[in-house]
Amino acid sequence: MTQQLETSRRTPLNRARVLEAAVALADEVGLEALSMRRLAEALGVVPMALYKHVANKDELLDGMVDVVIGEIAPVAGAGWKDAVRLRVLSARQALLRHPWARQALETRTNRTPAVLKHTDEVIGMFLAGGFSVDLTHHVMHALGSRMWGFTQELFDAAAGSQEAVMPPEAQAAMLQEMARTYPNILEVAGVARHDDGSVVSYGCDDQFEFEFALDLMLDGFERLHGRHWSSGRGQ
Amino acid sequence: MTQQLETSRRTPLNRARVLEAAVALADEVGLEALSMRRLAEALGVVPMALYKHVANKDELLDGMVDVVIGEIAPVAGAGWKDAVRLRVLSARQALLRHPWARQALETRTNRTPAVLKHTDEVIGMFLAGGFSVDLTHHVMHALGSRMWGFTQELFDAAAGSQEAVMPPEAQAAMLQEMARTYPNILEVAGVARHDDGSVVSYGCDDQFEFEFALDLMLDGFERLHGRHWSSGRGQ
DNA sequence: ACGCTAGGTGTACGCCGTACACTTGTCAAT
DNA sequence: ATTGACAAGTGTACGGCGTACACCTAGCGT
Repeated sequence: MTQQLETSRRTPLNRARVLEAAVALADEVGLEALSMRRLAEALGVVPMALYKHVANKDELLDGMVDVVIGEIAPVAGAGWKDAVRLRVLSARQALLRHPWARQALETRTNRTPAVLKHTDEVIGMFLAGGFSVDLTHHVMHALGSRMWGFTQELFDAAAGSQEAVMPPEAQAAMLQEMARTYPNILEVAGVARHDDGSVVSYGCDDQFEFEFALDLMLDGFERLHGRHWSSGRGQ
Repeated sequence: MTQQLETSRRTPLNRARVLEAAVALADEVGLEALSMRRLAEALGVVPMALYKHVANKDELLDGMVDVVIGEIAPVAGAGWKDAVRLRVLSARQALLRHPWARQALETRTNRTPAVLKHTDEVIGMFLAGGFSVDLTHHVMHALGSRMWGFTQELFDAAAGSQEAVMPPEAQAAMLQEMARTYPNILEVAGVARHDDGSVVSYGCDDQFEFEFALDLMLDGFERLHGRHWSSGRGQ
């Protein structure tokens, strides 16, 4: 009976369960708030117990990234363009489910099997489409992080995010100030000002923007491929 | 005399000096190794003294990013394409001088005046070139982090980095293993295998790759602009 | 019956950011 | 010349972090 309790209380914990719990915790509290101690607590275990299953925190993060990458759907039977497009958009879906994964991928320099596999498959799509090795090389560089379904949105620019922390009249004043200092940003950000000075909108469809950029690149690739572009640097 | 010593020993330290020292220290030891304590030590001061000049570490990082952005050269008088190109490549030079800045920029979500100014100027170049507000909006999204002169190189893929840690025969064996598992990566990465199995090359000109991608996008933008592309979503 | 081993524990160390209360050096107003 | 406000720098302390290291213990193959 005591035995029973103990066995039930401690389904012995393995690497997969640790990673799964880590992913869930990061989904919940974000990446900065994810600590070995907190993860251990969530698993009902003492911090050092985790180290029997992952070498250290870095390796934990690698494992978590691998879990997310594992969620990317495979793509079968399509021209290179559709294949890449679908694969990348699927990667995007996976990363959107785990907002912390983007940052983890950015920071991480380790090439885990899952990372290599995805890369290899995307490369394979271009090669199968008849791209030269040379062009494929540059194309992959150009894709960069977009291969993972994200681009950093450093251009989140507009007023849209420090909303609600200040009274509306202060907001309006700040907007006027910004309009004077950074006129172009405000114009392009899609901020609409009503006659009364209030701010509306700032509508920005991230998915649209992502596909816009992705298709721009794919079209560019297609054009270069069609004209048998070469970097003229051997290979 | 004592006074003299003291005044000379403590040129009183101000925000600019703190940021400057922080940038220098990060250049030297990297971003993860940059701590308030270590920075204070480098300045010959007790850690808490820094807090009279920066609010906290986050604000310090923002300030450091601003210093780097301040190094981006202004661009005057050129068509939009050349102007953007020059500005972005100048940003790239600034970021290359401070390798930590890329990560700092990626992580940071705060929009400091320097960040906004750069963004505003790049936008201004497109608008001055006759781009519609609509197209400019999407174009900026597409540029993304490339506006800052970098793209993450998640595709550093090949064997080229864990060199030298293992004996050459182990290296060759690993390469063979990789060639079997990830054939496409190896082919495209520019790894050349000699008959004796030794690995050479892996030549990759980052600057070339960056300009390849940048020009691909600029050409794409130009084409869309030329045909009066519109997203068909108002604005 | 016994010892090996994998999994979990407990303690401890050195680092981190920073809150808070303090001294001290400078200078303007009295 | 005295004072007192203020900015700059100090010292101590707290809670959190990753993780090294020694230890325990349950279950298993022999």
